[in-house]
Amino acid sequence: MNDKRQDKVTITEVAKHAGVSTATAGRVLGGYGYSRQEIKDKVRQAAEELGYRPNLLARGLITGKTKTIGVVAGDIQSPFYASILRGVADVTRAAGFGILLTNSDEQIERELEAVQLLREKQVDGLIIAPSDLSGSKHLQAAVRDGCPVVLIDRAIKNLAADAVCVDNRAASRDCITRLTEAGHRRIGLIAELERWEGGDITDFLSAVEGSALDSSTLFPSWQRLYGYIDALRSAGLPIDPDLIGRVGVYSSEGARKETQRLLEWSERPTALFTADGLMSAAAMDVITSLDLQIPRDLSLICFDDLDWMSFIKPGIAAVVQPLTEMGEAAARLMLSRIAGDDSAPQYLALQPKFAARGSIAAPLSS
Amino acid sequence: MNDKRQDKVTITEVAKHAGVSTATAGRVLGGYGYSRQEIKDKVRQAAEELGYRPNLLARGLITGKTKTIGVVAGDIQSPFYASILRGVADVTRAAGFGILLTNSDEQIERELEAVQLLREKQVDGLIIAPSDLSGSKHLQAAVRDGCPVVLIDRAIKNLAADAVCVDNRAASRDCITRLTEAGHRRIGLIAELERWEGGDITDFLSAVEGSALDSSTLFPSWQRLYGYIDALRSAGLPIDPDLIGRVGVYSSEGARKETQRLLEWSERPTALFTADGLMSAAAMDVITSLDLQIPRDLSLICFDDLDWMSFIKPGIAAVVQPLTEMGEAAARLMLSRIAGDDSAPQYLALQPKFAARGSIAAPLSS
DNA sequence: TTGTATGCGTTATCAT
DNA sequence: ATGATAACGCATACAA
Repeated sequence: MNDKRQDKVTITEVAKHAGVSTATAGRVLGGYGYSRQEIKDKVRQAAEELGYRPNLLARGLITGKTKTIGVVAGDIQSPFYASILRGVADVTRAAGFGILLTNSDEQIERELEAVQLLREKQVDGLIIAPSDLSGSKHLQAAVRDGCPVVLIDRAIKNLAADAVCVDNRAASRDCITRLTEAGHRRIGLIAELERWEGGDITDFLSAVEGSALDSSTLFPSWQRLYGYIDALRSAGLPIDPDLIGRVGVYSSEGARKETQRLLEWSERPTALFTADGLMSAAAMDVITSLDLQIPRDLSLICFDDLDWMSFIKPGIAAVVQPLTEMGEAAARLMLSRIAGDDSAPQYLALQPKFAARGSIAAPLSS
Repeated sequence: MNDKRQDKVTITEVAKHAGVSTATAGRVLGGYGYSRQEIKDKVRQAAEELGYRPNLLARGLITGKTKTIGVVAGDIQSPFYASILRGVADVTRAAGFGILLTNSDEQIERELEAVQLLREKQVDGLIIAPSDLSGSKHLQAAVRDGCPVVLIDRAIKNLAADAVCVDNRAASRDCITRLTEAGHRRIGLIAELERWEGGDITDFLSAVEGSALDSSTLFPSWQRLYGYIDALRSAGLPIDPDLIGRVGVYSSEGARKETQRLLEWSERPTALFTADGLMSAAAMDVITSLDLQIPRDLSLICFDDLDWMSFIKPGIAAVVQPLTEMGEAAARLMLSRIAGDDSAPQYLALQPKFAARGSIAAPLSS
């Protein structure tokens, strides 16, 4: 009852027990260096008997590798990050790596703390959904120090790091085009659209007009707005800023308010496009409480496929992001960087699938 | 461009730069021991200038504490574990701890590997949703070695570890009672009910009859079945084994099949109780595809509150598990164990809330 | 209050 | 192929 301390079985004890040096014991147990089969057996048996367990801290201290990668997610509670993390975990686990997880809640201060902690814990690399797409001295520092960084879901302008994203602009454009082709001329958008360094929606519209905008380093919801604009322009339709529901924060309440504004409007849109899962759930809530029939009264397409979209009333058409695949791709990139690959940073833009369902119809008036 | 190695700034360099010994530098940077303000400033400035970052591996190696806790979840992709993990992460982060995450997919072999890896990485404690409630030598070993273990969602018979669970039996009994009080006499159950060491459903029914069954060390779905039986017995209703949809595995497909069996039956139940989120989604899928109206054709109560249950048709009544709170409680228990609390193991049974919604009505025939 | 010396458990560098 | 011994970066007992 007194020996409930740590497992004090060290490699020295095993060596003593097996009658060899610690160096030899280390070689067979650690799987480096050479040794006779006879010795191997003896050492392994001693280790077994004593219940030896390697101390990965000590190993990491000397090798400089921890076989651990740090992950900074926005909020692991959201299906979005949960799925990505699952992909990361599967690939890293298969390679014998552990993952050290933190949530940033999309706040840069939290991200800074997280990255600092992870780096102090000597992770071999950082997979991160960055909260800020401009400054990020901490990520620059990581890259400079040789700590591999893989960005997820969004890219940073001048950072020499891999990024695994989704082609938000194209996917969004595709959705809106489906709606215009169905005959819709007034299509509402509900999107987060929190911060854009260039200003407000009007500024964004002009910037897009001037086409001097790199969509790959925008936050996803802005990329989706970009695709919305693309599609309307291709269809020769005007862009009514009042149809753009800018929620401004990532909140259900805000999304509900914006949806209400659009749908209770006398000139309400005949179709709606929601730019992410949270917005979709909030919008759906408003739609059912207003007793609007989909697709008779309103066509609907959602970005992100939530489970209820397949079994609710007529089915809700959705953009299916390859989330687990994103995580897997990010992890694979990370592993190859850790393995020494120092080729140019890769920007991976995965293509989402489209789940066509019964929520799209021609507008009533037409 | 050649110095892209690790951050080789060690405490020795800082000490040299500040003109003090490594011990002194360590004292001010590590925040232990005493030192003059003048020295402190000098050391801190040197650290700042050199961009010093403590190596937590080295610290952990000597202190025996890593300020990291290992978490073994079933599947982080499920909302259930994602929410719990969020709670764990919040509490541990506030205390300066990191979390090392693994998925077991509820497989004991995976769990074994995970626990081994985590312990080799010298985590200060283990928060785990155990895949096996009987043997678990690995957890016994952890406890014996003084590595705190906190169980989550289910408890293990003879393990001296804390456990944070939910009172599944009571919550389930409460749901079924609501249905019987609404006039239902034939209530279907859709549940995983994978393994029970005592045998099959019939054996379970006899065991419950004999009341020689400790419900706290059953898997949740069996506890929920227990509550189902409790409620029917209290109401003086017979228990028809054919109404118990034992899916046997944790799969949507299986759940759909069982739901279909129940609902396409000539003597189909007038009410349904689904025992977890996956079962609920699958059941809902079948219900809509059979075009059954809730609550006219069927009353429904679900264990676990998914987002669509609040905005779908009439609203689906649900048991709301305090998931984040479970994670927080588990983390708090863990922190106090790590801090040295060696009082008797605690079994925490949190009470879920009930979200009353429009999915309950009197049966048509009555 | 500060410095010296030693050790944490492992891998790495030499000899042999 | 094996063994002594020196690192790794930090904390800590003890001396000063």
